[in-house]
Amino acid sequence: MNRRSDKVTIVEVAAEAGVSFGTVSRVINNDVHVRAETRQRVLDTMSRLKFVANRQARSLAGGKSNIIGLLVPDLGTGYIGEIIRGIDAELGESGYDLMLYTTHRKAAKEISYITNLVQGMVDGLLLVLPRNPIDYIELLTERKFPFVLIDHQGTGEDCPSIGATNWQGAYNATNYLIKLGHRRIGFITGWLDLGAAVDRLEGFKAALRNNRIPVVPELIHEGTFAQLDGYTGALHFLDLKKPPTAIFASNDVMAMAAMDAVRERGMRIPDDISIIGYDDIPQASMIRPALTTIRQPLEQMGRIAAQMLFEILRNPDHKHNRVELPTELMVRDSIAKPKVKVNEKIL
Amino acid sequence: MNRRSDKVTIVEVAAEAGVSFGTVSRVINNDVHVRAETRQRVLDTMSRLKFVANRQARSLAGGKSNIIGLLVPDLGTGYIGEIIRGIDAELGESGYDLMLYTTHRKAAKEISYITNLVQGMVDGLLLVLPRNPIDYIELLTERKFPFVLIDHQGTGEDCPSIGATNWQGAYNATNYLIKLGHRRIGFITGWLDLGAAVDRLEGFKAALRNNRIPVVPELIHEGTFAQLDGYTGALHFLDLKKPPTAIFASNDVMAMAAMDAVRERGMRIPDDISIIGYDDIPQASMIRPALTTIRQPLEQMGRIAAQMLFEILRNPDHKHNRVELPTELMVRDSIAKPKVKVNEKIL
DNA sequence: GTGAAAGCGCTAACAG
DNA sequence: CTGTTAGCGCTTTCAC
Repeated sequence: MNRRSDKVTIVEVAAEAGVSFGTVSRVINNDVHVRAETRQRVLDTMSRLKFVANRQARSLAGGKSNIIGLLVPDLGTGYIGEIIRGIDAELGESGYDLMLYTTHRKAAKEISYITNLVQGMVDGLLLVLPRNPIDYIELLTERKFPFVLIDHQGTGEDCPSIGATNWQGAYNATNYLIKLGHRRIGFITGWLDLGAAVDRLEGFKAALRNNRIPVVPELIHEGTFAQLDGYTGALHFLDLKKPPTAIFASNDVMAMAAMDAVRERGMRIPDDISIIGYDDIPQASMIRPALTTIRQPLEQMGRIAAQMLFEILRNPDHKHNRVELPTELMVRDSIAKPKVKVNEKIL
Repeated sequence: MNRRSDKVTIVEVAAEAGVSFGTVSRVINNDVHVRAETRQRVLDTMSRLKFVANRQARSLAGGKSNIIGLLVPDLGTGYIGEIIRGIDAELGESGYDLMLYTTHRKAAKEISYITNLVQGMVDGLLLVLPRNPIDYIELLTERKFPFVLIDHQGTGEDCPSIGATNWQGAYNATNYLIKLGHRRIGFITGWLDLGAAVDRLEGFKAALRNNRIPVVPELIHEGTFAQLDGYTGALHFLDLKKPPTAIFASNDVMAMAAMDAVRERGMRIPDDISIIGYDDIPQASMIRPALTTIRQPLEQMGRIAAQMLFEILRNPDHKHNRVELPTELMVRDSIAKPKVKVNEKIL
């Protein structure tokens, strides 16, 4: 509202309640130094006048905005939605509001947002899947600006971050495929500048090695977590002289695209080829065949990130390091035992 | 940052540039009354000092926040994500930031957010799929508070809103099914308190009537746009003495759930039964069989809503009414001609 | 063109 | 416990 006329301020409330506006301020801020009776009287006139404290003024005077900034790369997939749902749940009663910034994976945008935000707009920052945190984590840390990294391991130094056991998740999934009899598994990586993507790849390789299966380059397709990479990756594998019997995509979005590619070639899932994803986004269980995947507790990650941030906000000296949540293999319908050897010759 | 010490204000910039801080303010606000040379000098020192104007102070003094509020029911489905993507695209260069509020479909939360927001926190409001706008549209209108309704037709009065041609979309889709030979079509409605849901139902009925097909109550299942309704609705139809040959769900989420139900009964899509959705969320084309659906231009709706809001913000007297975007039938793989009559007896 | 001064609505000392 | 008094960083008159 620009019409100041119809805005009720603490001065009006004070006059109406017969106290000084300082007292009203105390009531607003739950200051103990107010007599119960006085407090009640102020509270009453506040609700009678439909008083709502002006956020900008509070933050200008008090030095904090009660807003937390949320930087996300995108909102396209359910992935981010799940995380936000978790954050939102924690936010509910906290009194903080959420400012949303989508970077569209532009590192430049990311930095410019952050430098601005840090200048007083928000009290803390939640960074989902940041692209180049190295560029500003130093800035943030040095200024003691509260922040939590979500699904990113930070820059080596310990900074508050939350993620899942990427290495272990990929390792388990690969092991599962191997136990089923798969020996040639095509792996589509995520964006390898992201630690999570590297960890998944390493978990995959480790499982192969532990089972004395050679790691062959032609079975590793470098992707970026984007849908298209799943598609082209799958086609690449299918065009191989000796195609894999299973495809392991580093996220569900790519796995689903791989499914499309496979089907376009007239092959069936999982009869002709098995496919496994990573994340367990909501769609994973909705598509047919339901996608076997590694579940990351995204909603929980959001929740915990918010909790961590609140804790830091409450106690700036509180030291938080990385939190890793366990992943879980969700066995569904996109995986089967590999076809018998005989067929290999035919292909 | 709570550490005021390391914040550079316009006072510092002024001192450094050798002008009064009023002049710096003019530069920031692109006031013409500044000599080009002076402006440049100020600009230079601003960037040298890495000055960033404090939003709260500007808004407190200037009476506007440069923030627009976005109220959404949820972030679960791609539906909202698409809309936000559109809003976000428009927001990009506008200088406005986005404050996100999720109501989780709680009308109470909706109202409390709005009353708060209207008190100066944001300059304008974008309301996606509001639940009970009638409760506050009056408040908003009377205060001349800028807002735009997205995917909601408002309350009869003309208020700025954007949506799609729901009636026509449902009509066309139904017609398409009928032309294919379907006579018994099960319709799962959306939440009928929403005009969009009613319009789709009416479009459906109108198409039946125009083709002299009776509208039978047992073929209309009342839902709420939630996933579960698609599931139970489909089961309800399947349990009918004479099940429909096609199911028309009022949104894609319910259509996908209906698919699950159908498959659990061991029936194939579209061979045994056809399914059509509404919205064309990203998943619709990703699932198998790809879902035939009515495309709502969600991203565009978001864009236009933002444009409308900016226009109102720029010129408060600008009168905007409802904008309706055309829908489009996306023919994919979940629809086929009905099975021959003979089978009907068997069921 | 530019400086000076008066707030915006509130928090946070500091008195009493 | 409560009133009073400075600002928070900026926009906006109003002078000159």
